[in-house]
Amino acid sequence: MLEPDVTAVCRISAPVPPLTSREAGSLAEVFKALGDPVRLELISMIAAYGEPCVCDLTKAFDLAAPTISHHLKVLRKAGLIESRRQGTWIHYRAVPEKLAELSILLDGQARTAVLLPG
Amino acid sequence: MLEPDVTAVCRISAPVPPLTSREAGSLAEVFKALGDPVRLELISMIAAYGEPCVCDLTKAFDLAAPTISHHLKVLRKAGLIESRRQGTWIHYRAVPEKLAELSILLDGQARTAVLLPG
DNA sequence: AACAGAATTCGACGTCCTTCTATTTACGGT
DNA sequence: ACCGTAAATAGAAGGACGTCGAATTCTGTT
Repeated sequence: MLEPDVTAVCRISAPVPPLTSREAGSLAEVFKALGDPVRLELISMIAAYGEPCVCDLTKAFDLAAPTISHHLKVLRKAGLIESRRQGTWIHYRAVPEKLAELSILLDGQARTAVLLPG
Repeated sequence: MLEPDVTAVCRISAPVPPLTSREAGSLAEVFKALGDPVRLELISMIAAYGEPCVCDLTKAFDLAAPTISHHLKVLRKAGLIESRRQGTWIHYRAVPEKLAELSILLDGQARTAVLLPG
């Protein structure tokens, strides 16, 4: 039987400096990739299902196959997902490190905002 | 003298279901708001400076005042910032709860992705 | 009451983005 | 070797977005 994977992460508050325009530029690419309903649903399905193939994902939407392919490409270029070929099918999986990186960044901004203004 | 504000948050892993298309729709609005370099720099400045006025923010960019005003409006409609009038000036502040909400969501997706695919 | 400054709204222009159809590439089975 | 399927690429049409100048609203001051 499997024990539940109990992973815990704890952080303490610390103010974060504002982003440089260079940082903002590359970060915006990632958030822009998440800024579409189809892509958000895609990445959440990929994260939840593990490693679905494109055909599974395409079936879940009322969109043409090239459209899904385009959205997957955007997510992949943003570093949010990776692809693996298995025979005829191509399977996609999420990149947890990238998602965690964004989570930590937003967490830092939230804590900084709560710390300073009073 | 001020004691440092030591706030700690701990979470354990738990798989998260995929987003519904309704959830994805409203979430995409928020991520779309973050998906622009100017807006990202704006919100990070607001979070870092506490409660700057629009004039301070405008001075930090090489953009016309209406452009900054437009970006602030997008961030405000997404629930990421709020405004407060103080005499002639209007001050903006970040909404930490909204930023934390996004952080937790991405964290859940990251943990779900790391849990399932093997 | 009139004015000056801060900020938003309005209207327009150029660009990027989403979506599609048609075509192309790549793998497996017959 | 050929055909069928999976997926990506190319190209095009339509709408959305970022940016600006001009005009508007609101506040405090003279």
